[in-house]
This record gives sequence, structure tokens and C-alpha cells, in this order.
Amino acid sequence: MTRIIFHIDVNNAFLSWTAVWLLQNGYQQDIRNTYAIIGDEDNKRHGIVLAKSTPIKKLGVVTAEPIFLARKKCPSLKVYKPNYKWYKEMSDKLFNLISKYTPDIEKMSIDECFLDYTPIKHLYGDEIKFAYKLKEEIKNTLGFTVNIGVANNKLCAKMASDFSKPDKVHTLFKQEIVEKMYPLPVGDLFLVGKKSAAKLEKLGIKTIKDLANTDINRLYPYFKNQTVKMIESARGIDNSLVESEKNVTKGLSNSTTLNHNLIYKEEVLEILASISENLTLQLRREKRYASVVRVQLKNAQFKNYTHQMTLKNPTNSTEVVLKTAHILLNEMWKDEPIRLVGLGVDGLTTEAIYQVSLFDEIEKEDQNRDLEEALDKIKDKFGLDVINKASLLGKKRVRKKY
DNA sequence: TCTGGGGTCCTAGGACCC
DNA sequence: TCTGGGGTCCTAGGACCC
Repeated sequence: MTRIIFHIDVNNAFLSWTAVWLLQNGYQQDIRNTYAIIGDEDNKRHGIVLAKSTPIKKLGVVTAEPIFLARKKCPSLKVYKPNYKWYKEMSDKLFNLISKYTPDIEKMSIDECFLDYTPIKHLYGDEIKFAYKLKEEIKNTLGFTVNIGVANNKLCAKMASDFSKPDKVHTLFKQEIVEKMYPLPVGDLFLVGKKSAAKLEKLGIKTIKDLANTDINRLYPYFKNQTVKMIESARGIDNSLVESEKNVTKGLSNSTTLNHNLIYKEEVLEILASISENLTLQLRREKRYASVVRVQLKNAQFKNYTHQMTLKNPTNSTEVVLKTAHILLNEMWKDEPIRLVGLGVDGLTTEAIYQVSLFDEIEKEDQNRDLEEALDKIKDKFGLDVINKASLLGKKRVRKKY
């Protein structure tokens, strides 16, 4: 059966949403029509462009570009700070509105989702008319515009929603692939990023059509198990389903680039302590537990390191996560200036699954012993004094515990 | 003139077990 | 003496997306 899939994508999401907020709070001007960007300049050493208005896009300003470069292209540019709490609110409103029509929605990010129209077509009729109606409803009730791509699978719907912006409905049905998708540069294909595009171009593969017509065996040495998927994508083939179960996140993380590089391990630990509070608070709110803890460091040369550890029993305790992070930090520490500190949890479960059995008690003991060992290791390495100094942290809980 | 933050998925290699 | 092979789990790093 031929499927009908929508991809719904907010135009310049962060900028549009800030524009809506400003208008609702008495601001006269709609910043969507001005030279405006969303970015965070102060506090960070050099901010980057998180989102941009259509007028400033025309001056060649691109996402993720340093703000000072954008300012060179447009000296009159205005920078507005991101308001993530508001963005989450707008995102929820959008997905709630769409959910009125079907539960078959797969969120792809804060501002994008897929919708399977196939099972509801008999209720709402022609898909293109419905797409236009939905687009208008979003604009009129929420105050921002979206693009909607309509196609026979997720990949083509996603490609279609990207065609021209803003406030548009595009189709990319099977019979339109050769005409609408084949001429595009290969880097425009979903999942072909910078690195892959560069490799492909070296091989003389410049357009999506070139890739569609390339023999699998020729590319296999370069892209291994990704090869088949890549070539099928170029041909507009994608059988993946719209899965609402994917809306449940599998991991959480938080990282921060410091104002100045950190020299001391204790300073890094301080950041980790505060992040671990945030993350485990989120976990506890959602009644979820993490089985993997991961620490990320970026040095002054921008080299990234990660160390991770799998826990015996999933946890959402701040103490356990922080202690694990501390062990990992000790493993990784090279006495070099650190630019970014991050902490993440993975392998999330909805229950703290202890091995329910005779082994239960043993497992718990094991866990305790592991923690003891960890503490001992830390004490061995630094001595109690240093640890206490580390908790200039001002976080009494941490000091008490150590 | 430097270069954010939050995710997912894949790969390669090592440890460990049978 | 010279040393298998399959399976699973874990880790570190990297590519990609927004």
C-alpha cells in the first residue's frame, strides 16, 4: 500500500518563537522581518548564530557561524538571547495541536516531526488540502509558520519540507523524485554530512542522481554498512516507519563551555557536581533511571575526550552519578587546560531494575562495595584535604559526603 | 580574528565466557 | 608446543542531525 507521510518543520524555529514572545509582550516590531539572529554573546567567549531571520539569511549569514563574522556581513544586526523554556512551551503547543488529528507522530527534534497520514486519510480527505489547512491552523492559532513536506516515505517528506521556505507545502511523491530530488547536490541528501559529501565528491559523485546511479560495490570500501542505506536514500527509497515510541529519549546530557579554561581538577568537579544535580533531577521527575554515566572534556585545542562507565544498577541518585563522574574524571585527567565540561547519562530505563532474585542482596552489596572502593580511590589519590578543598564547591552535600 | 549544545547511531577493539 | 572461534558486553571515538 502506498503510504502518505508528512514532515512538519517550524521555519527558523528559535527566531520565530522569540518573535512571538516579543509580540505577545508588547514589542511593536516583528523581528522576523528585520536583521535579527538568536545567539548568546556574553558569558561565552564567542557566541554563534543559533537561528536567523529570512532577511539576514539573504545576506549570507548561516547557522552556527560565529556572531562576530555575521556582524561583518551585517553591521546593523540585532542579537536576541535564546529562551529555551519558552521554546519548549511552543514546541509542546505545536505537537499538541498536531496530535488532535492522530497519535501517529514521531518527534524528530524540538521543532520537527513526522506524521503518518495513511490511516487517517479516510477521515480528513486529500492530503495536500489537509497539509495546507494544518499549516494555516498552526499559523493562526500559534503565530508562527511551518513548512510541510508530503511524500510516500519519511526521507522524501523530510527532503520536501526543505525545498523552499518559509510557510510552504511541498510534495515529493515517488514519481517526482527524478525531477525534484536528483538534481540536488549530494550533500543535500539527509544523512550525507560534510565528511561524506567530501568523500563522495572526490569520487566524482556530485549530485543525488550520481549517487543513485552508483554501484554499491564501488562505495562499500568507503562507507561500509552505510552504503546500501545511502544509495537507497538517493533513490528515494525508505521503508522506515513513523514511530511514536521514538519520542522517549534514550539519554540526557548537559555541557558547558567555560568563560576561561579550567586548570584545576577541582574546578571541573564543581561543574560536574552541578550538572549531575540537574540531570538526576530530570531523571527523578520522569521517574527514570540511568545505567551509563559519561564525562566529556574538551581541551584548549578542541580535542574531545569521553569516558563512560556502566553501573551495576540503574540510578537517578545525584550522589551515585557524581561519584561515578568523579572516578571517570580521575581516569581522564591529563593536567591540561579544559575548555568544555560535559556530563551525560544513557541507557535510561523506567524502573530501577535490580536483579530481582536471590542475587538481589548480593547486588546491592556489590554496589555499596563499588562505591566504597571508588571513594577509597579518590581519597588515595588526593587525600582528604584536597577533596575538602574541592568542595569550595559551596555544595555542602558534596562536602559532607566526601 | 574562531569554532555551542543536545541528541542518535555506528564502528572497532578489547575483555570475558564457553 | 603454539595457541580456535563464536557470542556478548563494554568503551572510546566519530559522523550525523537539529
